[in-house]
Amino acid sequence: MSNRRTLPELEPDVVVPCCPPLTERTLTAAEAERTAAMFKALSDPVRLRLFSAVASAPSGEACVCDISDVGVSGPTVSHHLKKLKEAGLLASERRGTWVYYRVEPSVLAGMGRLLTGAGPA
Amino acid sequence: MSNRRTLPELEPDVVVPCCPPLTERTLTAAEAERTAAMFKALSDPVRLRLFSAVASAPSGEACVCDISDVGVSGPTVSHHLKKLKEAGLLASERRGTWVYYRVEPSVLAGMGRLLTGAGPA
DNA sequence: CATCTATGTTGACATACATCGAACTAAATC
DNA sequence: GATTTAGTTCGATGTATGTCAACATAGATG
Repeated sequence: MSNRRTLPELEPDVVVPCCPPLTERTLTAAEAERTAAMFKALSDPVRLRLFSAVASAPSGEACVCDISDVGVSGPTVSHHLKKLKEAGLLASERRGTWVYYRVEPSVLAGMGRLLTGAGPA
Repeated sequence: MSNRRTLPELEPDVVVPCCPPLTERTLTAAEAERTAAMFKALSDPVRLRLFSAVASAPSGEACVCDISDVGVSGPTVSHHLKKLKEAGLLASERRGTWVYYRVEPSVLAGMGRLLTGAGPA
């Protein structure tokens, strides 16, 4: 559910092509703000474990019940997954009883490019 | 100031080859702790601008006086540079009046590999 | 040595954030 | 419709953190 009607085919779908590689030049304040937000989403150990659990899932997605064993309470897991979603790193979908999370495509490559200056493909 | 006596030659000196790519498997708690610390160092806008200023310096290094124009006070700049140093992302050296910062080699490639699974070289 | 400039350290303060328990919603099942 | 299971939202709380002013240190220079 989003603005998928009027716009013909201008859906970027990518969250990351926001900012130049860190090695290119000094980031502007706005660029730094956006880039820092993505790093911040991965700056918590619990969030990082949740993210890697989803990112490494063979099927490309994982339900919350499969990744909840990270040593914190249920509400805290939910809180962190929400943060990752807000940062544009994860997407979620409810199917019946369970809610499935998957990594937003191009996020990993995009952030990698931020660091290395030029990524794979 | 650390455990630098007993251990013979196990000094890694590299901060990054610590953890597997996020897509490989769910990180352990310890791996997540170390990895998150690096992302956290880049999770602040001011720190990110300082880092990119150093990382994009043509000579490979920059003195504090050249990168201090990030909208915060001197002490705050110092504070953030210290954090980046503690995280192993920057190194500093005093030469005469000025202090020069440079990016710790292999940091960018290492973090990139963390995200993309396989990096340049 | 006095002084000026370039950085760093300390202490204080306000805000952000991770965490949990309790209460809530959604779907399945009895 | 009552109950159970999966997940989220809310409110409270303790801790971490970004920020600055004041003070301290390091070199250079008069």
